[in-house]
Amino acid sequence: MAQAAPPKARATRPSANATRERIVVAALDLFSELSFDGATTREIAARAEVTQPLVNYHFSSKEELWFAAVDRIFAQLNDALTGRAEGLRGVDELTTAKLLIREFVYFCAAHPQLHRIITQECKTDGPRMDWLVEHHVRPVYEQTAAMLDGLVAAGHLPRVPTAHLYYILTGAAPTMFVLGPECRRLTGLDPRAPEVIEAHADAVISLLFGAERTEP
Amino acid sequence: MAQAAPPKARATRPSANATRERIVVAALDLFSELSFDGATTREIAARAEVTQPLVNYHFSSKEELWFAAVDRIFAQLNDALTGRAEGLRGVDELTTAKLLIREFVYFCAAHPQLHRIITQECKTDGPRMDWLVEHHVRPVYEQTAAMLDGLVAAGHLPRVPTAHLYYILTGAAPTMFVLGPECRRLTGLDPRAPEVIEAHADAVISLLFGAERTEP
DNA sequence: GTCTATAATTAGATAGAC
DNA sequence: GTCTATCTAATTATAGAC
Repeated sequence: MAQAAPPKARATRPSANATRERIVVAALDLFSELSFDGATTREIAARAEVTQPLVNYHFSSKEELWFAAVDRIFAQLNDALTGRAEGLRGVDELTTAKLLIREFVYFCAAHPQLHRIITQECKTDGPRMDWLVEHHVRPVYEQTAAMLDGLVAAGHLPRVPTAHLYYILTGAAPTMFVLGPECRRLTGLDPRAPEVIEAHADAVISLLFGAERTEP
Repeated sequence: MAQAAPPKARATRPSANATRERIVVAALDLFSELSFDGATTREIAARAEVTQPLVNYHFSSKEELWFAAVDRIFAQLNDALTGRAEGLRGVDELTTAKLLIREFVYFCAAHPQLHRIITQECKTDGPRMDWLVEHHVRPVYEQTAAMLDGLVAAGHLPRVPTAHLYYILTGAAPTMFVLGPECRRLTGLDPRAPEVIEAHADAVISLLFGAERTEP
């Protein structure tokens, strides 16, 4: 294996990294809204305020750009969850779980792209799905499943198989935000409002871990 | 308003209705997999085993075909739920709710197109979204919200605002099936298998209405 | 009703100037 | 690095034969 070359002074223009970053951000929005095939590199370029061939300069193909966009959203998810978990060392299992689930609801509200892009790829179930699961979803699943198993064993959650708990949480947390336009028309609530996000986190936690119910 | 013309004997060929139906079925699958823009009339035609211009003969535009496909999936949903409800006259409120939610989980498993097509349209939030909500989603929402309100008032569900309960149910029920390809890779469970569907209905009902939890 | 042929548009990617 | 110009392929919809 050749040694890595020492970093050259000014190998790239100072604008290059910023441009690349703007393209990835635009791509994440458009891929999640329109799916891989539906998003066009022209529109991604326009949103990043560059010309379309520049996308092909920075990313060898549309697919490479998609990989970069997915890497970015999962890096953000992991930052949010591990950042929260590190602030909770020594806190008991149930409280930790509730706060992590709350953090997950906040993340789903702020970044509906995450759930959208997974849904997009599941529809067609091609080779991008293999990459997505093995590179990004499986680590999240294994950590979450371990947490859920502990909660069931401790009696904090009903005796429901882990996979079902995972998909109930994965559905219950983001759906209000993913279906935001429907929610606004149907209920009058705006799922972008902080108090609605807070109320949704409360709701998910109440249903999972139980809350007082009125007597009939 | 002119009177409707009496139905003519053999105004259309006997094959026409069957062809139209095959096109709508193919369109529903492809629109839900690929979204409105992503699905091509050529592919819809190929799946229905007709040529592409015949799609434009039966439906004046791609959008008319989309309306017909959405009408079809909501008609199936309403058939399934009202059919189940009619078999439950006189049954108590809690049992009725559990059986209707079970029926909804079965429907989500058999027809992941429903949740997919709503998700598709929410992403772009255009005029098709207006039509979808006002023609089809609102009636379902109002009936469901009334049921959920009754369950909260009777103490069968925690005191959580209706809109949040609706989106928790709307997320928890179909997500395992909508993310089927991910679920198979991640958990080894096939969400098309009847016993997995049954277990998911059990899981959703346990979490909503409570079930025994082990003591720590 | 259903077909073949085609018009008009738009996509991703490449060539080459600066 | 970033641009303009362009190639090839694929899209919806229409024209017109049968």
